[in-house]
Amino acid sequence: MNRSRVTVVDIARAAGVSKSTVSLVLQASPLVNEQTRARVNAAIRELGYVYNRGAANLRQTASSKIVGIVVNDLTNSFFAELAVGMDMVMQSAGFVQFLANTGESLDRQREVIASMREHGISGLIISPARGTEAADFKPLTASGVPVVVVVRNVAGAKVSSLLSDNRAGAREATEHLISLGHRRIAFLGGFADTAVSGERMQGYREALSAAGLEADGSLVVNSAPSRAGGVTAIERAMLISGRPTAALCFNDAVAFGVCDGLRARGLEPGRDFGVVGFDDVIEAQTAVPALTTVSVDPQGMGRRAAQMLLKQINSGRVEAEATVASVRLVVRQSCGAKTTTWDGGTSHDTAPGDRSSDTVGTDRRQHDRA
Amino acid sequence: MNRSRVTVVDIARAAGVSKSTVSLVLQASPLVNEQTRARVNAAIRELGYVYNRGAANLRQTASSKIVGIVVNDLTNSFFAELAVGMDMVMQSAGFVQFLANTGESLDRQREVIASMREHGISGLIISPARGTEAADFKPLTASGVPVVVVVRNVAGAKVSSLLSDNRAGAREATEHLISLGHRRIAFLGGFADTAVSGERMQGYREALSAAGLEADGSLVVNSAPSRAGGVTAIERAMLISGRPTAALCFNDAVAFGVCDGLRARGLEPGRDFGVVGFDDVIEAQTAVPALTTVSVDPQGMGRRAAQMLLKQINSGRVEAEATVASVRLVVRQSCGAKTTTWDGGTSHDTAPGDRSSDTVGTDRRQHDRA
DNA sequence: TGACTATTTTGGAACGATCCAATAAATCCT
DNA sequence: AGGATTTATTGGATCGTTCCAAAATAGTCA
Repeated sequence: MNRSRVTVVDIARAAGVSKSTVSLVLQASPLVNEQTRARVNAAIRELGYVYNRGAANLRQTASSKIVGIVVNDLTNSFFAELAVGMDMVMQSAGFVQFLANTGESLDRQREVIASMREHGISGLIISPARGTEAADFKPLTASGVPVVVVVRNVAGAKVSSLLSDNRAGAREATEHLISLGHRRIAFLGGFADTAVSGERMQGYREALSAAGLEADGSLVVNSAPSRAGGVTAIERAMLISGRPTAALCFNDAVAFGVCDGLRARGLEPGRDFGVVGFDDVIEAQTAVPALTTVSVDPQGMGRRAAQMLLKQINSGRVEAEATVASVRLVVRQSCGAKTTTWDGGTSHDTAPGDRSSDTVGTDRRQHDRA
Repeated sequence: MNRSRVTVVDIARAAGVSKSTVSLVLQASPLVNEQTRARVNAAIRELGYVYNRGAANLRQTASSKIVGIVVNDLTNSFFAELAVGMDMVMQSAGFVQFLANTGESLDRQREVIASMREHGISGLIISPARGTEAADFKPLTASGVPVVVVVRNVAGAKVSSLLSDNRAGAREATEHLISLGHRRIAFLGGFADTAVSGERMQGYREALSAAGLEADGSLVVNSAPSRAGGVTAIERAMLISGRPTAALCFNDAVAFGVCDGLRARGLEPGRDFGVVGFDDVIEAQTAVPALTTVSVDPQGMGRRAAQMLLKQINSGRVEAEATVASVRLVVRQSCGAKTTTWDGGTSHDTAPGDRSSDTVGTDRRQHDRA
C-alpha cells in the first residue's frame, strides 16, 4: 500500500517545474511567481507530500527545529508543569521536543543526551540529575549546542541557568511562621546533599537565627522529596523531644505528605500544625486546607527557560546567562494564618488565571563570559 | 571554536580505512576484522565523532528510532505516569520520543502530528483530544506509520488501541459502595460527551439498576476532570435534595477534589461520605484517607502501549489490535469500608513496589482486521 | 604453484532537500 | 529594436550515511 515516499522531484514533475522551484515554494520564498506557487502547492496537496526535515537538516547551515528536554521526575507535578510550560512556547515557535525522564539516574541521563545529540537537537533544557558534573555538558557546548540548566545548578558548567531564589523564599516562609508565633519550626523533606535543599535550608536557618531561635538542625528531617517522603518525615519529626509546631517543607509534594501524616495522627494541618510548602503546584490552590507555599510558578519557569533557549538558538551565540527568578510567599490556609472567612485565600493569593510569567516579579540577572 | 562536523570520512582518513568500513564498524557488523575495528573505534573516540542519524535515515529502508507521544494533559498525574511508563520502555529500546501536550486542542494536535511526521517518527502513541476523528490518523497510517491509541478510543479508526475496562471498573466500584450500605450514590466529574466518561457512567448505572436503585441521573454532576472540578462537583452535589452519601468519581484527580470539598464543609471523607476514585495514581496510596479507587495502573498501561507500538514497528506489519485491559478495585479508606487497624489499606491493596504491568490481571484481547 | 574458498575492504551510487551560479523570460528605457 | 534591468527558473554539487557489487587479501588444498 505504501509506495515509496513522495519527494520534491515528484512534485516538480507533477507541477511541471524544477525541484529547485519546489524548494523555493516550500520555503515561502518571494522569488517565485504566484501562479507557479499555486500550481506547486496544488501538486503538494494532490500527492500528499510530506516535508522531510531529516534531509533538509543535512545541509550544515540548517537548524533542526528540535530541542531536547530532560527532567528527573515527571510524576512530580512540579516537573510536569515545568515541561508543559516549555512545551507551550516550543510548540508556538515551531519546535518539537524530545522529552526524557531520568529518574535521577546519571546513566540514563548520559544515554538520552547522547541519543538526542545523534538526532541533532539544536538546544537542550535540562534539570540535571543529582551528581551531574560540568563535564557532562562539555561535548554538547563544544559543538555549539546551547544548554539551559533549570531548577538545579551545576557548578562550573559554562551554560545558561534559570534557578529560583530558594534561600530568599525559604527565609520569607520561615519568617512568616515565626510571625505567627511558632518557635519550634521543622524543615522537612529533601536530601541534604542537593543544592536546592541546601539553599532552602540555609534560608530557613537564616530566619531562625535572625529571630534568635536555635538553628542547630535538630528539627531538620530529610526524606525523599515526594508525598510519601513527607509522610515519613512528619512521623519522624513528631518523635523528636520538643516537638515542632510548624514546618517548612522542601516542596509541595512533601507538604501534602506532611498534611496526610498529620491527619493520620488526628492533627489538622493549619489549625494544629503550621505547614508551608515550596513550588506552588496547581493543587496547592485547591487542596484543603489550601497550601501556603513559596511560589516559583513552575509553568512560568518552563516558559522562561524555553524562551532563553530559543533566544540562544536564534542568535547563534552561546553566551551563558545566569538568571535567578525571585519567588514570593503565597499565604493560604495550611500555615494557620488568620484568614478572612471567604476561603479563597488571602489578598496575597493569586487569582486562578494569574499564573503567567510576570508573577515572578523582578529578577536579578547576571551575565557571564561565554 | 566549532569547526565543521566530524564525519565518517574523517574517521576513515584517521584510521586509514574507507568510509564503508567505518560504517560497518558503526553497525557492529561481524564482517570487519577485530584490529581494524579497534583502530576505527579509537579514531571515533579521538575525534569526538557523533553519529548523524538524520543522514542515516535518508535511506528509505532505515527506521528513525523516534516515536511520537501525544497526550492531552500532562499536569494530570495519570498522563504523567502514562508518559513515564512509555518513556521507560522506549528508552530501553533505544528509541527517543517526541512528547507533546495538546491541552485538548485539536488544532495543536493536528500541528504536532504534522510536525512529528515531518521529522520522521516511526510510530505514534496518542491519547486523542476530545473530538478527534478517524480521518486525523489517515495520512499517518496510509504512509505505514503504526499508531496506538490509548485511554480514549476513536470510533472507526483502523489503528491499535489500548483501553481500560471502564464499564466493569465503574460497576465494581459502585457495587462496592452499595455493599457498604449506600443508597444515594453520586457520579461526580468528567464531561458527559467523552467516551471514557460515558463508559464509566454506564457501569455506574448498571450497578445501580442491578441493585434496584434509581439510576435516573439525578445524582450525576459533570465538571472538569481535575481536582478543581472535583471541588465544584461535590459542592453542587450537596445542593441536590436528597443528598448523596457516597460518590464514584470520574478519576482520582476529581476524587481528591471531592475530598477537599468535603473537608471544606466539615465532612470527613471515608467517615462521613464514601469516595471512590478511578485510575490509581501514585498519590492515591499515600493520601489521607488513602483513596479507594479503580486501578488502571497508568505506568503499566504506558509500558504496554509502548510495547504494542514497538512490536508493530519491528514487525513492519500494521495490523490493528484492540486490547482492553482489565481493571480492579483497590479498597482503601476513602470509601469508608471497615478496614483493620493497621492503616496501610486492606489486603486488596498493592504493595508499594507492586505496580508492574502484571497487576493488570488477565485481559480480553480481540483482534481486528488490518 | 595455481585454483578455489573465505575473509575483509572499498568505490560509488543512492537518499531528499538546499543553495549557488547561471540561464531564461519578462519588463523597461531611451 | 536593442541593450540594460528586473523577475523567475533551473541544473548540478553538496550534506553524512548506507549498501551493493566488486575487488583485494588471506587461507586452504591438491
